[in-house]
Amino acid sequence: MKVLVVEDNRDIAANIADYLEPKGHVLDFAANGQHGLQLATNEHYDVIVLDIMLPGLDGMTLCRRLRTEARVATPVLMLTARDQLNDKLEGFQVGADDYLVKPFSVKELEVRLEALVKRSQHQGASRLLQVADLQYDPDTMSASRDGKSLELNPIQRKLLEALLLNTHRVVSREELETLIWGDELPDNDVLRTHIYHLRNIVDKPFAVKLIHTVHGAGYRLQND
Amino acid sequence: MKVLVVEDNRDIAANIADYLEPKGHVLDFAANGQHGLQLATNEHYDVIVLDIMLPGLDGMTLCRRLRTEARVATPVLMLTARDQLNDKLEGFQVGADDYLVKPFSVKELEVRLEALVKRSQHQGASRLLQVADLQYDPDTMSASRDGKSLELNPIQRKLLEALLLNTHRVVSREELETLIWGDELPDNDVLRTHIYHLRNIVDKPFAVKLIHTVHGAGYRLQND
DNA sequence: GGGCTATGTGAAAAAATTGTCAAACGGGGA
DNA sequence: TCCCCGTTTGACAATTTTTTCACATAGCCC
Repeated sequence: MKVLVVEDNRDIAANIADYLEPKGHVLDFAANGQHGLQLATNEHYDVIVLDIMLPGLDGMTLCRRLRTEARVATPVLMLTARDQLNDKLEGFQVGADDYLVKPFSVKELEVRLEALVKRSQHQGASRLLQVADLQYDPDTMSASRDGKSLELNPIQRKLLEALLLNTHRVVSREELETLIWGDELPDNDVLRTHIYHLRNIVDKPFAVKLIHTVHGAGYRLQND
Repeated sequence: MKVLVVEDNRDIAANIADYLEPKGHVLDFAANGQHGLQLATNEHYDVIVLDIMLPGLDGMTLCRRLRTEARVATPVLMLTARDQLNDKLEGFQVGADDYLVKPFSVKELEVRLEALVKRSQHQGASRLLQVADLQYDPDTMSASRDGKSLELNPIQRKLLEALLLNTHRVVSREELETLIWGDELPDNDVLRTHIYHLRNIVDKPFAVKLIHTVHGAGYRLQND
């Protein structure tokens, strides 16, 4: 994870560096707003840690200019002192994505940074999907039914995800095939085999079947 | 968006409020499970944020009672500490719709809440075709009459859809035939048989006939 | 009503689709 | 390298859909 830290307090900056760098993260530092803005616009970072109180250009303004002028969408986590709590409100209107009140634990900082990065990379990824007692979490790629976790391989996960995203709707074979193989569709009908395997995992061990085939059309996930 | 936050930790609650309220969302708070359950059942919310660890009535139980006893379907997002990850699975069996591990970024919370609300509102937003007590949903390709679902094969579905799209109007045989077979019309009059089968499913088991023959012209769907 | 054509009925054959499964393939990791 | 795992192949079975065809019935025109 590549992080830009804009912080004038050397102790805090060192603190962050000592904790994050050994973990394999790459950090750049700026001790004032001007430098921060310059780095943020010219380099690429996964996430930016931004103190509100800065000499010269303050964090709030920096963030606003980053978003409106430089059009940089890198997630920003703001650091704010407890007595600047009102600033928080303004911070979010300005385009910050999260904030932390000083003093904070570096451990918590790391967790939040990772959450921000994951989310920005994962842009538009869906949240937890479920139908009846069947559920699939695209983030952890783990599926379960009736509390028992299901072991799925990549294709099965894609299938299940597609079906869950279209719960109750009929998903055609073509849709499923392009989803899995893109443009180069397999000449023979492999999909059938995969649906078969998926059913063995998702439906067979349970009383109620959720994957229904709509003859001549495709498949549908439904709980009747 | 109207949100109920059930959370006993004042800091976290304040965090959420500070971020969401300026954005125009309306929040209610409950600091314990009892209060939360009471609000959730008596008021209307778009979504509920529910901590798992709560004094008195815990989040898991609250959620279960909400779903099973109060029959409230409002989407629920659960907050769980990292060391309670196992609880997640249990949480979903209990009827939660998403979860977030603490500490989390408020921005991410907002994104997820909006996704949940959108999803729950989107429910049943399909364009349903219907005449009298007969209805057909092109998305799920499922038909029903008088609440009883009808089993249709591809051709029957196409026929019914065409008739429903032209309710009260007469649809000629040619129209129906090109709809099903395209340009290569069958030499013999198969359509008759298909209409016959369709009637057996759609009309025969019911008192009122909806599919009418217009001699020399075609067929018409009507409720007289 | 009589003759004619259009439409309804239904079983049975034909065709298409889908389910099932064992075995072969192949790429990445131990 | 070899093995493991996910994936694909291909054959066959089971199921469902579609068509064929023969006959019955109903409506229209004279």
